[in-house]
Amino acid sequence: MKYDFKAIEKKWQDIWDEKKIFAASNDYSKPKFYPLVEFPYPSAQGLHVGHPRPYTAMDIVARKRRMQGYNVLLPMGWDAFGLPTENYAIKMGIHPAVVTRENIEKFRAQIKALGLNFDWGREVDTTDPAYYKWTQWIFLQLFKKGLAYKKEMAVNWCTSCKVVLANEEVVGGVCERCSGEVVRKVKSQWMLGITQYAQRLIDDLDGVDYVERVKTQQINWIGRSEGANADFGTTEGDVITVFTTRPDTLFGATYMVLAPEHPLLEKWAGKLTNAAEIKAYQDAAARKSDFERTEVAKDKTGVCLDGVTAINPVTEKEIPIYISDYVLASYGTGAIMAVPGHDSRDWEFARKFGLPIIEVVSGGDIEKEAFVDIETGTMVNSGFLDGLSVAEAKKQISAWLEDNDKGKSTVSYKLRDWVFSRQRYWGEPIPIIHCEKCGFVPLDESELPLMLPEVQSYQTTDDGQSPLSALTDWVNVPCPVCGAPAKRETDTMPQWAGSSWYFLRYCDPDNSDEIASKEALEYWMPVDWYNGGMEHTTLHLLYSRFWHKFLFDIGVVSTKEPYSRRTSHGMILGEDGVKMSKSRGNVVNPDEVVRQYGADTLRLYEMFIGDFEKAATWSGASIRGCERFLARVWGLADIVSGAGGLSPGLEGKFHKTIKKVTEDIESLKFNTAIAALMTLINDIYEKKSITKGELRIFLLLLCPFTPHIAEEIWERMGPGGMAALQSWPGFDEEKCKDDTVEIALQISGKIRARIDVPTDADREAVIALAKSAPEIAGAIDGKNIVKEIFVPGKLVNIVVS
RNA sequence: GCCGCAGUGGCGGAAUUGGCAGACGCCCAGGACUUAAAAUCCUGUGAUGGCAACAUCGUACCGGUUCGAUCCCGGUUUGCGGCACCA
Repeated sequence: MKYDFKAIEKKWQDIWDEKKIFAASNDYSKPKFYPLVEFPYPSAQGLHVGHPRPYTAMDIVARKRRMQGYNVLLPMGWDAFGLPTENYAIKMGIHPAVVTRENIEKFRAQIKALGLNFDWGREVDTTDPAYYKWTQWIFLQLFKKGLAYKKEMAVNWCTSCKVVLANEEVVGGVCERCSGEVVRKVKSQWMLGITQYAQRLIDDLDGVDYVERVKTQQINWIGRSEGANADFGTTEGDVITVFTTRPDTLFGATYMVLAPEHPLLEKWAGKLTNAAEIKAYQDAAARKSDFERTEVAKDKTGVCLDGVTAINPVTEKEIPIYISDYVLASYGTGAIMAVPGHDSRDWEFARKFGLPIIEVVSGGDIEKEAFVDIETGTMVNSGFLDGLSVAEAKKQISAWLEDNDKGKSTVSYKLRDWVFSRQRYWGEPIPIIHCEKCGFVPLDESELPLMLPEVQSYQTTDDGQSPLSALTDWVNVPCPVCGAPAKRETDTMPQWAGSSWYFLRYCDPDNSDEIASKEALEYWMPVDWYNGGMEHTTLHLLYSRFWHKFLFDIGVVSTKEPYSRRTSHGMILGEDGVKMSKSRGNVVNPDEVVRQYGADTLRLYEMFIGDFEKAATWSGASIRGCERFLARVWGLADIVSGAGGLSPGLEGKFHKTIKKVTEDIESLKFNTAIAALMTLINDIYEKKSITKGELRIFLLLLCPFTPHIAEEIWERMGPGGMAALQSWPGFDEEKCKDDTVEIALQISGKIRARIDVPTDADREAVIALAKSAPEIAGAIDGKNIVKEIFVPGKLVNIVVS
């Protein structure tokens, strides 16, 4: 009988669909398991082979857990607002909603063709008004709690297209589309106060099971640092507050540096005799991104303020003030005290501008480089701090600053508030009305969803406003409070909005009265296992944790954290070893692989390709190994003999394989689980027969990985029911052990021989056996034995001198 | 530049609380089957030397700790992800 994967896969996909085999049950008495994959952005290109990797992985986990008796919710949806669809719409003149609908259809069909067991009854779409009603609702709650506010922020502005650009659309400082000049334009933007949750976002990582690199990256991104604010006087009487992590070096502060955007510069405009030079520098800085500005490799630049100087609060000496683009307005207070002796950026800057470098911590050579060690140095040239350690000096100077009312200890975070406005069409409208008299007025909740209106053009207006601002009928409304003429907010939300809470909606996707019912949230949340790409660690993952914490605070959800466990998959690279992209022409389309080899082979290959957590290179040739394996699986039906259970020759191997597959699935080691199944099938073929009982177990182990072929053979061999709904096979720990084990015999760390010893033999017995082995006996004869090392089941090492 | 991760045969990868490096698969070579080819099956396959048993070397590079290092420490280097309006 030929293995006709096309017919088999179609047959089972139809059965799963029609019978809704994988729909989560609303029986809240059963133990639940809620695994989650990141819902895709439905792009026009369709799926590429990178998508199925995490999907198949969680599908395998879900199928296995279902067989272990859990009520499983494995949902899928669409993160469908966003820039590429909007740009496509502008180019083709098609409504983004139409494009989105088509793309979703395509994605859904492709995903179904892979035999993934998503619960299609719970699909969500962030662009559906029934969904974004609740995205808007959450925004209103944030606004009411003061966590959404407006602030002047810079946006990228293409001077030629006259359009606001995303950072991604700015390539090398020019517009990606027209190569026109890009400048930073200041605009009033909605912001979300994620920084107020900074400490909790760090602290609560202790209570969740995230892979270490994700935790570390989030902690570093939030970037907590302890230090002090210090107030420097100026000859103008104004105070410049700086944040420093090294208040101990205050005596060594020989100049100050302000960010080019610092507000005091405008105030002092009249006093500065080199105003033109300053203006030119500010303009140049405005064209650079923060990323370009902080690159240390480049030469330090800056301008000294002529006409205003600062006063070091502890030495009371006058020191010059510079502006330089290596100081960012967005971090700390936008101003620093420069201590060139003990900060390498300040050191470079001081060298270039011929500024004095004073040593205040001894231990290095400040003629050669800044001395930044905080463990070993001793304070010098620092008045009352002299002779102290850095740590002690920090304490004393902080106390001095507070006592003299010149600053205080403080904590600063690198995390910045979230810029939440987009001057774009294809996003959720922000449900706020601006009234001259009443300020920003939230739309009444009864008016949600605030529908995204139809427009003529999806392009940003000539003055950088959202396309919605052209709709005067829509924009001009009476103020809900005082009735005076007022205007709607015309910016839309970023794509991150809809994806910050979608996992809640899956719990109860059709609810029109709430985000989801209390009972559904109580039962399903938190997500038990969320797998996604490392590239989402610092934005989506952090944003959604922030929203969830906010929803916890206002009593909508009852868990502090949305996800119990977070794992991360590696990317699938093209055959040339680099990221797949249309421009490189190395994209592999899963449809073609499915057509040629079948979904089961694709699934198996994607899981076998390598370490799930690392990037892997696609290989058209290697798929053949998985194809051969499935052909051998299909062939098992031909060598069935005997109905019974495990045969003597294979019993131990079956127990070991069950154990290996059971454990490896939970620890994301799909590749070695498959290798174990391959080893087992090799053993079966060597024996040339398999009992019905053995085949049954083999199929159950295989079922999560390659469900179609497993179901088909299961059905043909006739035990009845579906493989996917059987119980997961168990194993006996005792039967996983062999009677004897091969150990290595070493002399002073060099392997000299290998022998078999009883698995349960003790140290003395094994060492005696080792010494009697001819290679060892000869080597230790007449030598002085210094040490005997025994590692059970591994080796004996006899150290001689 | 900053933060995070990684570097193992011709290739994808396995093995780490420090204990036999290279499981499993691909490619390749030889053999079986076939008129022949494909498919399939069997055998071999890190490098060097040797008829062989075997020996020596070998986990990016340099150094350290240890009876023993792919694993721990210090340094270097290369590649990948992120850097806040791509998703």
